[in-house]
Amino acid sequence: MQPNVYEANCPSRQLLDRIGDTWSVLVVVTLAEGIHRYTELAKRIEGVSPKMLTQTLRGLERDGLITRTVHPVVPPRVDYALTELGHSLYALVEGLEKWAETHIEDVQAARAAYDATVQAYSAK
Amino acid sequence: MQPNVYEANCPSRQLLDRIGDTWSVLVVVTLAEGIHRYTELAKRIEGVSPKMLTQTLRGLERDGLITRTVHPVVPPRVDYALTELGHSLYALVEGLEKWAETHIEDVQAARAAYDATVQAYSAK
DNA sequence: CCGTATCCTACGGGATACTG
DNA sequence: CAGTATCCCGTAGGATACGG
Repeated sequence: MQPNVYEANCPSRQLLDRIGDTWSVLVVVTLAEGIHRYTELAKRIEGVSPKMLTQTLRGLERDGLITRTVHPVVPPRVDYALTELGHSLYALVEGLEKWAETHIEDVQAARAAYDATVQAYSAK
Repeated sequence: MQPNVYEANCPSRQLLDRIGDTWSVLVVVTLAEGIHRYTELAKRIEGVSPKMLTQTLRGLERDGLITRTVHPVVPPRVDYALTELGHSLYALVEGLEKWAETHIEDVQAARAAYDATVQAYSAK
């Protein structure tokens, strides 16, 4: 018997929520390259608002996927880094990238075929 | 160099959108068990509205992940099944489930620790 | 520099009623 | 049975201004 993915609070679903969150994934990918400061992340991840960046970072920190280190200096300096758990999650994301690269052409071909068919029907 | 996940239209991002879509994942998981009719899916996937179910099915069909077979009988009968591509995607989802099961305890422990800390601060 | 606080809008998606 | 069509609402999240 499978884990019950039909229930919203099962582990798989919680993971899916994370993976499905674009900003979370982007942060993880960026931090996989190494430690980054808040502003570096903001600059690197184009289009993210301070609100969403903070929210995302807090969520990842809460889940034990990243660490947040405050250096008590002026001006303030805050470093974010992937934990071991975070790295293992990143491995998953790499797996997704691999799949996407391998199969994206099939998907695009399918879309083209599908759209052509639909258009054929609506055109007649 | 990594694929540029920072661009919204890169393959990885398109896959992420699918994986992040709860209904799509549930449909794929359900169809992994075998062919299902529309109503069967609706019943199996609790809480899904006809609108979302149809929308999800169309999207998956367009991407070549499932097939839709209409039997010209009365009353109508429509079968949905996973394609080969769909099965390979399901393999990915199984990988996610595996990760979730393996690491969920770490995540929950991290959350508990984080919440305890936050509460300690706001309580003082 | 590293965030919070506030406002505001678009739109995802639920509920429902209806049709071929 | 297998969907469409319509209405409607909550809320995710963008923009912005400000604070420690």
